[in-house]
Amino acid sequence: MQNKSSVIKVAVDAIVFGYSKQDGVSVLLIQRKYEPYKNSWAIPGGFVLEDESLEEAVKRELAEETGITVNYLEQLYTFGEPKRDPRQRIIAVAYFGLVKASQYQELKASTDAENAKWFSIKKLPTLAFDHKQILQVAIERLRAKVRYQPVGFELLDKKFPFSDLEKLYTALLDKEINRRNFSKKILSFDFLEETGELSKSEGKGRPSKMYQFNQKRYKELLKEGFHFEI
Amino acid sequence: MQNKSSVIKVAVDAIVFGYSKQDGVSVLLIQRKYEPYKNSWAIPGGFVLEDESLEEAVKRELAEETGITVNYLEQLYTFGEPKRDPRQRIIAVAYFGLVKASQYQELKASTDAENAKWFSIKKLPTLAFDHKQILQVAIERLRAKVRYQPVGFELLDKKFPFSDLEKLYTALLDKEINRRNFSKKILSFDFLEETGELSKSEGKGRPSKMYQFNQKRYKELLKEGFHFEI
DNA sequence: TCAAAAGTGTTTCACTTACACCCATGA
DNA sequence: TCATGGGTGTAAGTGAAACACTTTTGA
Repeated sequence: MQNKSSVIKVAVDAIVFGYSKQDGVSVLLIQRKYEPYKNSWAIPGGFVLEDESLEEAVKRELAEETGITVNYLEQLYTFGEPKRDPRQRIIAVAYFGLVKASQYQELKASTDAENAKWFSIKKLPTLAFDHKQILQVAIERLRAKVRYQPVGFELLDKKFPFSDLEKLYTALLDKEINRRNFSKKILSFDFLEETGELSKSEGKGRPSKMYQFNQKRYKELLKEGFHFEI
Repeated sequence: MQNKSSVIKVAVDAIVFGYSKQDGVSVLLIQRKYEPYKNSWAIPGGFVLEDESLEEAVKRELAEETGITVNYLEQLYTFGEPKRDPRQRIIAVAYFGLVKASQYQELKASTDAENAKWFSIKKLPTLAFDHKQILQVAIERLRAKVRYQPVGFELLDKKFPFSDLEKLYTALLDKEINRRNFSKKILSFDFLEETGELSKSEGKGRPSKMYQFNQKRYKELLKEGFHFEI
């Protein structure tokens, strides 16, 4: 057993996505305060402490650096090329997170996380280290995942009009969706429930029914062998 | 930035699957020579050296410990719970590998890797550390992957009779497959080609045509937006 | 000539796709 | 009353599932 390996450091990174109708799908970035890549934008993250799990480390770093709490988190990929950090060998375990629309709004308003900002994934700044590549992997994961797992709801508010879901999917899949067939398919899954409320109209058109995702029902369906697929 | 993190060590593990008609799907394990868990069976792996990539580390460890070369390798998951190793904090980046039937046979014959052995995933021994859990994740990945990516061919010989593919899928998915519909579906994908040869009959029944997977054709199909799915 | 395993044709059924129309609201 | 966006019915097309039959081999 070699002892050289102890020079390698372990960090976690968090690629957090949010969504709003105005900006589409956005990712949370922070501006670096120190060299290298001082002032560049980067994915939030930091070193893992000796007695915390990887997931705890991600949540802690996110809270410290951006004040945000995710409501969905999963491991994405581990990046470990020898030269990815110019200073020393660092292995980054990247995580993939989603926040609800309410959290998205909060960060925009908050002043204490002044160096954290949402960027539309269509207008990304230059990123530090290999973070562009990492973000790319995360975006692909999001696009793939949204097709076979109901993660879209994690990006919307608890209650949402059906058209919001449709807009989200249009933004993520980057293609037109037939409204009729989309609603038929999603509703046939039988894990969305009407809240009874109507959206307060924001301008023109008929107000829409509000829906919410029934997590419990979804879990039941999974047990019965149900498979989500768009 | 804390410096405690440097105490964490980085290892790679390799969960390698093989297949034979007799034993079904098997996984490659090694018997530990030292404490802790001396003489227990474990997933092959070891520490990452300072100037090699994670993937290089996996291949090196596999060669050293078992003499095997995989022909498919992808990152599986990173396990980093603080107490997973009783001695110290070790983060394990687990990889998932597949070997062709020929490699499978070779290990069985070889004497120099005397502490490496294939175990049918239906008859697993007690494993060291959290390796049981890691293996479980790998098996789930294999089962899921075989449904949406043509990885099954990586477990068979270059040329194989169609029925071998069917048997492999039956073993992996653990349910009966309708021969007619299965062959219709796979052949309609148009990435299998007949070699013209016939299987030398092993006993009764009609000899079958031999097929081989056309990787190039598959790549082309992918570009055209093709999506494999069983 | 019989059993075993490979190879194939066709109907049925369900689901997706496409299209057209109606409803509720604000201006 | 008209423009806008939400909500729904249904016919046509496509592909999966089920089933039955033929072919080729060894014993």
